Amino acid sequence: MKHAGWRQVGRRIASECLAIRVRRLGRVITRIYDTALTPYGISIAQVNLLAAIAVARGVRPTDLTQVLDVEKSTLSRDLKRMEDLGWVRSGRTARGRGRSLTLTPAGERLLVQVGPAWEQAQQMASAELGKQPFEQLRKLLSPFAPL
Amino acid sequence: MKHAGWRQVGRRIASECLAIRVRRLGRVITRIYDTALTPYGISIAQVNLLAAIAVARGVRPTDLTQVLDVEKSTLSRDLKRMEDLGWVRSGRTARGRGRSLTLTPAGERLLVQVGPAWEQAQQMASAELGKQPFEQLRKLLSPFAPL
DNA sequence: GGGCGTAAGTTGTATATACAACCCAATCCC
DNA sequence: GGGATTGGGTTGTATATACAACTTACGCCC
Repeated sequence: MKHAGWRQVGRRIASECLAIRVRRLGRVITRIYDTALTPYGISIAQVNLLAAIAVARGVRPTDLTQVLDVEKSTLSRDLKRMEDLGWVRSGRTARGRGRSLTLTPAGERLLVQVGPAWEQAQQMASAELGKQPFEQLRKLLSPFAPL
Repeated sequence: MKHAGWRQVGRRIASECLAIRVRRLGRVITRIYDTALTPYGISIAQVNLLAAIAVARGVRPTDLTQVLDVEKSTLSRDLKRMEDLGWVRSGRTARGRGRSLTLTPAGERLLVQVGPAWEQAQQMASAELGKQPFEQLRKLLSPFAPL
């Protein structure tokens, strides 16, 4: 066939690209959670880290990059901010290389406090997407849960 | 029941949060497409804009914020970059407020050129997620296609 | 036990993203 | 027509994200 013109290419990409859909979904969902979390001065990205560290106490940053699929430089700065905020602390690992991360008491308290807002955001997302799609999506994306 | 401790809250969030899954998926998918597009010096986010403008010639930025669920300030700067790169041009709207966006010839050419790399990325994403999940996901997210 | 290789982390730079505050010009309304 | 309203856009500031380059310190191996 003749090589496609820009109009065709544009239509095809706009109508079929997975990345574009996923990224838009991300913006919409992120907004919902961040808005719900505003009163606590924390973002869903930060709640993510807080929860991950809570679950796997003593993890090293490098382990988190695997579990979360985040670039190490990104994580480095995100953790820096959260240490500065006093939510996370890092010490030496028992054995081997790298630092070991734990929540501070303030971090633990904060995690408990944001629980209800997170639940509410989860509800709002469900309402936004529709109950069925929400659950289908959650199911489909279970390989991406950090647990 | 007693109020949950931080361990419980952490586990619950880590294991059930939709936002966390969606955001991680976004990172993984974005990386796949951006890597495939590297040779062309363009990101999937920019391809998104290019395609959207190609499809809806003469759109105003404000219209795109609706279609793409992007904040207007974000879009403002993204478009600025693309205008500076010579891919997009903006003129006055026929009637009413706002600017009207079109691709430059270079932008049109680029869109055609990246077509195959995009197809390849779409394939890679399918391989990464599995054929079935890929299609289920695409289907489920069709409300988020900008078309 | 000293040198080397490599894993872990940080730093430089750039984009994508958002919110808040602001600016400007088109429209509306009397 | 002219002042008020408001829609559309930009700018200030901050976070999240990535890649590349660099640093450092652990651990291995002979």
